[in-house]
Amino acid sequence: MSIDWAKHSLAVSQRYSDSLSASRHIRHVLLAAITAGDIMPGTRLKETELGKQLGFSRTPLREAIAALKAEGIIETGEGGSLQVRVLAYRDIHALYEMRATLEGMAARLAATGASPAEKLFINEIRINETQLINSQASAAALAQINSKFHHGIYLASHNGFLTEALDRLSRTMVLLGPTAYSLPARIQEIALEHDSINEAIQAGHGDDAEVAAKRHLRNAVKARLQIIAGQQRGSLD
Amino acid sequence: MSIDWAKHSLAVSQRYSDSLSASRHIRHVLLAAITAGDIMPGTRLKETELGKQLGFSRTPLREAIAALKAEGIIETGEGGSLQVRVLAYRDIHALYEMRATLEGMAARLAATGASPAEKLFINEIRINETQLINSQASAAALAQINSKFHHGIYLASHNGFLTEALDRLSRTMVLLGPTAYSLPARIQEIALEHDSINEAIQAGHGDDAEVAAKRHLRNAVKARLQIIAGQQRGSLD
DNA sequence: ATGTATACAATTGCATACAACATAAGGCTG
DNA sequence: CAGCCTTATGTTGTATGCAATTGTATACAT
Repeated sequence: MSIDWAKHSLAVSQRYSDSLSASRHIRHVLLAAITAGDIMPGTRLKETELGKQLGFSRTPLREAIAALKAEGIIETGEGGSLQVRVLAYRDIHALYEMRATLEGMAARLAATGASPAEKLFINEIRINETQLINSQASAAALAQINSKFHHGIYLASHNGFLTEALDRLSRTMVLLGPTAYSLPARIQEIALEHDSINEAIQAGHGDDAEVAAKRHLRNAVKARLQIIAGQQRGSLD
Repeated sequence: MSIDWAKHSLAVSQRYSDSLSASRHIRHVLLAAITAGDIMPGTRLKETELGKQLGFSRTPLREAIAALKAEGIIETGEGGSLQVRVLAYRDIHALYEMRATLEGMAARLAATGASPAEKLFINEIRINETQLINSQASAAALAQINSKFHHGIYLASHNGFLTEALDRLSRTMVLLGPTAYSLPARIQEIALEHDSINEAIQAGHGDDAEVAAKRHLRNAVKARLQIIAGQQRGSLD
């Protein structure tokens, strides 16, 4: 059975007003498909087949894949075959450990160096998130506003390399599957933790912001382990 | 006038025993040329010309460039033209700020989690460095052993994402030009700072290792600013 | 029946050819 | 003479075709 590429392709076209080159377009489509869970880690990707399905030749497709390989989203398996990267169990810890440090750094920098406008922007996203939670929004909608909240902090850090590194980690995280918003109990906790971070940033307390962000990520990895435990099935299927 | 590609190409071939695909080979050659200063930031790269000089067709060349673009080493300028990335002044601060955090994290993790063999390995590199300094080795040789010392710590952190992020930052740093080893006065300081880091790691003191690593990078950015100030010429040439 | 060798199919890697676009120069017109 | 339009040239983007390597299946020998 095949994947609905048209859906992702259309979304990307609209998002960027058709202004992307084929290779960049394909890169976003592949990322969207992986994020949506249409392509699971470990899936083998065949260039000829993918090119035919996406409606492009192999050349731009291979360039998109080269970029995704450089990012660690796609890897070359046995005999040079292509597959979506499979994260090992210890990779999960390493990933969250890394994010905890970087999110802590971003929160600290945002608290100490964000402009008034940036602080207002972050606070507004936070208010928006509360409204969405209270209105029982979907997990996808909550994940999106969550992403906005964090990204707002990245930008307020005024460090382009930090922002890029965190964005890259976020893209790698989609390899882990469903977000923590599939756990109802976790949603309220997230709201409280975001509040702590936001308040420290608004108050300009760098230390507090860093600590709050690190605590947020410690709890996040705990939730992630819970999700993984829930997904555990026998090793035979 | 043209660049001596053969030198870099040969070095890469020997380093990897000719076992790389053309695109990976080209990627390493380009990085080597940038590191050596043969290609300066802002230089425009023309695919046809480069391909002819390197002896490969444009297809693998473009794949290598796609990977380097994803890493932020090459950027697309006006009208889709390619050029080596030019770092702005504030990028330098952001880069070192980022490295300070990550090196601190790596040193802490190495201190608390490195295996006995890894600690011995790091210590051995440190001894080697001292010998090189005492024998008045070249700046290139010192830069190389310095790179080994830091990389050894990255590996001892047992966090693949951290290692990769730091390697990536190191590759970006080559865009800044000559290393701090061109400053004779800095060499002794570096040795002392490395000693502090190494001792904290050997003793298993995570806090001390992190502090020492961060201090090392604060001093490194200071030295870097000194180099930049030395390179300052009138804006007219 | 199992292990191995060989042949075939499939897939990736590379090169060449073509199309679209941007740039710059030269001529034409006001 | 100046400004704009046209055209020519060069560069990037995409498609197709070929070569080489790898995986697999089948047949044969032990």
